[in-house]
Amino acid sequence: MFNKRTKIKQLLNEASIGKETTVMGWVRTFRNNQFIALNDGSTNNNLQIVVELGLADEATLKRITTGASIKATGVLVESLGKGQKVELKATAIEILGDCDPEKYPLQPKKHSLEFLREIAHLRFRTNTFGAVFRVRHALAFAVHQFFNQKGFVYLHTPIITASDAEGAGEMFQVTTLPLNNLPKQSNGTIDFSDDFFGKATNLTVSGQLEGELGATAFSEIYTFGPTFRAENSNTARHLAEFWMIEPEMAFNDLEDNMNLAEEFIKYIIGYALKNNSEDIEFLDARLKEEEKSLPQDKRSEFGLIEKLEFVLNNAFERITYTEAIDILLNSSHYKKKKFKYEVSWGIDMQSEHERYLVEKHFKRPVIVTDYPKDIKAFYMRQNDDGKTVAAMDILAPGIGEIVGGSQREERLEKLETRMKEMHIPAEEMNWYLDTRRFGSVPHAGFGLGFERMVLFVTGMTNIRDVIPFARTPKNCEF
RNA sequence: UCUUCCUUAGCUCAGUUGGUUAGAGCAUCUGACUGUUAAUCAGAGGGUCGUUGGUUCAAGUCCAACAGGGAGAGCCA
Repeated sequence: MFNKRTKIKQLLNEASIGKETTVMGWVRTFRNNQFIALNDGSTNNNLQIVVELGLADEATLKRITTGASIKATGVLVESLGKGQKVELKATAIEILGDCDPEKYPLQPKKHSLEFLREIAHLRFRTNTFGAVFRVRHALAFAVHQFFNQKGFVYLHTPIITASDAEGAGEMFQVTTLPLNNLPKQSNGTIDFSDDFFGKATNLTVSGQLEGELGATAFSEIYTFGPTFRAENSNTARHLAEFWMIEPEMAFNDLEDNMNLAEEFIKYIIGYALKNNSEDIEFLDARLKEEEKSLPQDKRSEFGLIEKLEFVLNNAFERITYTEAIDILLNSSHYKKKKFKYEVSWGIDMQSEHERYLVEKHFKRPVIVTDYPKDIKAFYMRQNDDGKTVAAMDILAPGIGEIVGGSQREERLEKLETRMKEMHIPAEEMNWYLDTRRFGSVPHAGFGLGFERMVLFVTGMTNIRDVIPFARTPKNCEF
């Protein structure tokens, strides 16, 4: 058996002196022809391996280079050096895979995130990305654990869909038709009858509508899967392929929805803080180091860990859209004409408005509810005032909208009227309307962009750095 | 898509009003060193200055287009 080894994380945690062990991993540095810093990805902490004089011949020593993979067997001893408690005194070293140092792009030095993005296939081997993607894993695991504990059913909604009703964004088309010779109908439009599905199809922009079908049977479901938007968005907060978490709950109203969303966010942050403390401490220190080079006014008030603990220990602010507009109108910021975009009841708030509310006024996550119906989707439940819908967005400092949700319109007549007003073809949505025809129930749900959550928890600032292989306009490497 | 900034060695950058042979730190290579911590010390190699075109006696430096990247904005999660 080849894989008889101890992971470095476990070894460092147990620190059982005198134990004979085999480890395998990648060389980070090799100092003084004697000390190997070995990393196997289980933790950012390297295991120091001591190669005593005479253990390996000259040729083998030359092959121990940054990036090479090795197998080392030895005895765990207390370290004589100062940088670590324990180290492995090697009795055998084997090179598993050589790494040409003249060609290997990762050096034992600081690299820019932009450079590492170009070599995304290797960046997992750095401390920063090691920490980021272990935290990403922890958050994903916590998502499932949270909903499982609450009895939600994990429903796999489809990736390919023929529904374009939600209008959440531009869609990627899915077809097997020959693009250089598209079949046309007599009126000139494309004839999809010969396409794979016999109709126009695309990649999903949201699993919500299918989620509602599940919720009206299992009571509570969630989806957690990839989502696709063909928007030409070139920002540090948008991806063409991203992961979204969408719970949907029958017998829940807007307040239940907000409570669940807040509890959920706190749960997964708490999980990562507890189970990935070393990684988050590393990211916290990295951020502090990064900010030293910034001018005083650009530095953030809190460190990463302080920020996460603050979110964990304080209730989110809850205000209505109407109150939010009032706050903006009464702000000195508005009176000094510092907003670029106008403020009035009915506007779709701009980034600058949301940032003001979250970062300047409340200085904490804010849940804004009851938006004007005209700027929200057709399925949101209409309030009695005739002007607003039971929607809620959660705005987070630094990243803006992290959650968008609503109580859904469960009254068939109101829903059909609204769909007609918004020119949504009801005949294609019969399967959706059936939930309102047969045992309709009050229900609610929300969507949370997973990568934005990972940004928030890791303190990274570009969304391309928190997904393994980013898909953005004009960029589909790896 | 818009605004703005950037592109010089493997990486991070300097390069003055356009003017001899384009520099530094790190990395790499060679040598030294057996308790190092992104090791240290000595020496060496490494560049079509993003691409194309233009202005000029002369362009890394000025102008234009294109490509790639960053930050902000729009769209949104």
